Amino acid sequence: MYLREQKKLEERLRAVLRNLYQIEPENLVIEQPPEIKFGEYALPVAFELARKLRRAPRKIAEELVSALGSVEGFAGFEVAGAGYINARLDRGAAMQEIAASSELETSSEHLHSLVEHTSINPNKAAHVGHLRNAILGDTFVRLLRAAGQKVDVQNYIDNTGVQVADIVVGLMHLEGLSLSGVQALMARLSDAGERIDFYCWDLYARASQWYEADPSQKEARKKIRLDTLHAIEQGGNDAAQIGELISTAVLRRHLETMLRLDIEYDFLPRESEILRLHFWESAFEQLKAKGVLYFETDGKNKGCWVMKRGTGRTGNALRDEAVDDLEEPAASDGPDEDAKVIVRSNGTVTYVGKDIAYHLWKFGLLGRDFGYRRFFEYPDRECWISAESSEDDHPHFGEAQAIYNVIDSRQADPQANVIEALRGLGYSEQAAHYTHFSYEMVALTPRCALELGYEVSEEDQGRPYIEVSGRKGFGVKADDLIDKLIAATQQEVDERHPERDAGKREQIAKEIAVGALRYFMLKYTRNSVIAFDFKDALSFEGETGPYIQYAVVRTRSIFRKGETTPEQALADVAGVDAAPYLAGEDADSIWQLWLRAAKTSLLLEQCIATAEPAYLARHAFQLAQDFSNFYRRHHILTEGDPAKKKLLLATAAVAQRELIRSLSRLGISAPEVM
RNA sequence: GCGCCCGUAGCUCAGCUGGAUAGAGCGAUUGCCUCCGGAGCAAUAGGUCGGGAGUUCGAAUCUCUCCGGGCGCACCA
Repeated sequence: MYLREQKKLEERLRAVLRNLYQIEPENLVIEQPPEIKFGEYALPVAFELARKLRRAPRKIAEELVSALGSVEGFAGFEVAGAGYINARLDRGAAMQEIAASSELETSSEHLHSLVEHTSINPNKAAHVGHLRNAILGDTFVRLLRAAGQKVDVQNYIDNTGVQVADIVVGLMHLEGLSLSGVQALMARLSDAGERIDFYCWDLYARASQWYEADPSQKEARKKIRLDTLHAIEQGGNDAAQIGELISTAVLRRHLETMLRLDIEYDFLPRESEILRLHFWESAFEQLKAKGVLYFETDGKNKGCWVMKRGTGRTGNALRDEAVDDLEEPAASDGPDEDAKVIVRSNGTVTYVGKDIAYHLWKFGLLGRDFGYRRFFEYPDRECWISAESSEDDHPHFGEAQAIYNVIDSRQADPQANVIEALRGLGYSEQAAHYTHFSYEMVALTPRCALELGYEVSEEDQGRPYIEVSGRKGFGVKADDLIDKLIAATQQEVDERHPERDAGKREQIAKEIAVGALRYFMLKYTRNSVIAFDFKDALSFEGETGPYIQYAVVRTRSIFRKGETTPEQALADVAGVDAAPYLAGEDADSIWQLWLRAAKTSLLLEQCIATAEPAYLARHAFQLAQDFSNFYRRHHILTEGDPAKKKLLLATAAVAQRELIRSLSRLGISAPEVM
């Protein structure tokens, strides 16, 4: 509603500007006034015109107001301050429209998008940082789907990299296990109900330390590491099989962990298939043919295939389509030492090279495809994994029009390299729809680190936060955090609802725990580092998920006691002349709620345009705040005036509708009771 | 050396394409359950928006510069 009226207002204003001044502004700013008493829209356009027309802004504003005349849906326009034009909606009519229109207003393109998120190395348990990644990614997927896009969700699995190699080294050289020994170990862990990813968490830290532990052995151990890595890449040996066993088991655990937060995937592309299906060879041909790569014959990169780096573009810009190719820097003499190595002098491909091939595949530009095999069952969908050959009835992924890579900000450079390569190949359309959905890391506060029993140096204690490290085994495991949250919510629920059966209480506790965790990860904007602390994460009061869920629970309670339904309440308000109840000081708390509810579509659009889910999280919270405020001031069920009572019930209904809608896009459920 | 991010209330953070008295949560102080669930509501205190300069009718927001903090700039993945 809000968005539609805004567009109507904008069109009308443009017509007026054309008629009056023959002006066609590129973008017309329409703001939301700071206070509700100023109306619903504010237009600072007169200030802009003042300069061009060399006249007082207030005069211009007055002229515009009289030219605007009356617009359907609007109660009127007025000049305020030094030259603002404030627009007021016809509250009664707007209310009716909001009550009646439950569908979504959306103007964004209906693209086929691909979102990659999670992508944890399958060699250890997921930690809080991975949770931020997965929650951001999953939420964004929900936003795109809400806007009508077809979205594939991918979780990239680096199952042949050094991190998996480190675990294999740990198993073979620290634990002295053979392939059968590893199989026995896995069976033992499974029987004991122990989480293999937790086992690997410790082993990975030990292995990482082992490399450095003995200076005299350092070189030899580094060689073991490298040999193991190569063996895994090669395949067809024990190391590779151990790597496959462990990484697959850990991957399964990651999927289980994420499923606890209602996070699902469609496809798990693995590096092993990128290698064995020769994705790189195809990419290499293209890159050479288009001159994106060239063979360096001199300097430090002699014997490598390299790519020149971008000219001033940042991988951080969401869509730098506006950046047209500037002229090439003058070809100076000698080798470009700053070029990015893609193929090493020994003929092997770097990570960026493989990533270029993978991203060509994502856009359907590679000319090769993965094989597909079933891997994991969700209640309502299947998750597929890459394979060298396909099962019957397999789906097909890739060929997306737009892609989003949820990857932390430290990888901005390699991401920019891939975009650069796409552009170099002439795929500028695809490059423009390539978004590095970047976010800052989750670190621990020194206090949190101490609580967990880690040693914290004097220097670190003085810092605002300490980076987690898988190599050191330093961090908060995702499952531990979820367990802790559930324990805390369980206790609350048990106290509040001792009469309910245990299964129901457990269900409610889980929903609240998930709500708390997801909201916690979403309320910070992407480029803010989260300094993690149990105190904040385990909070259920104030700006938290449970606060919002509680608002919904209250609305449910109203309809239960009032023996009606939200749908009925919304239907009943049709035809009621609510205007008298929507004006005046006391009515602002009612109108505020309707207005906010009308803005959900606007927020969705903003979130997608800026790739920032935090805005919707905030919106949901503000909606809950508006409702709590309204709830206190207006006693619905005892209202004596029948017309007003209908309005109040409808207000609760629309609040519930928009709260549930917003929460579901955040991946948070709204329990019946809590 | 080059690039990116951050610096706003005691703490943690919002502040959208420049706009009306700079907001929220937590913490502090103080009120509010004969009334739809207090995981709540209301009020008070608390800010040279890191410093400086510039652009502008107007700057927390844009530009430059300096200070402080973080992260990238491998023939590692």
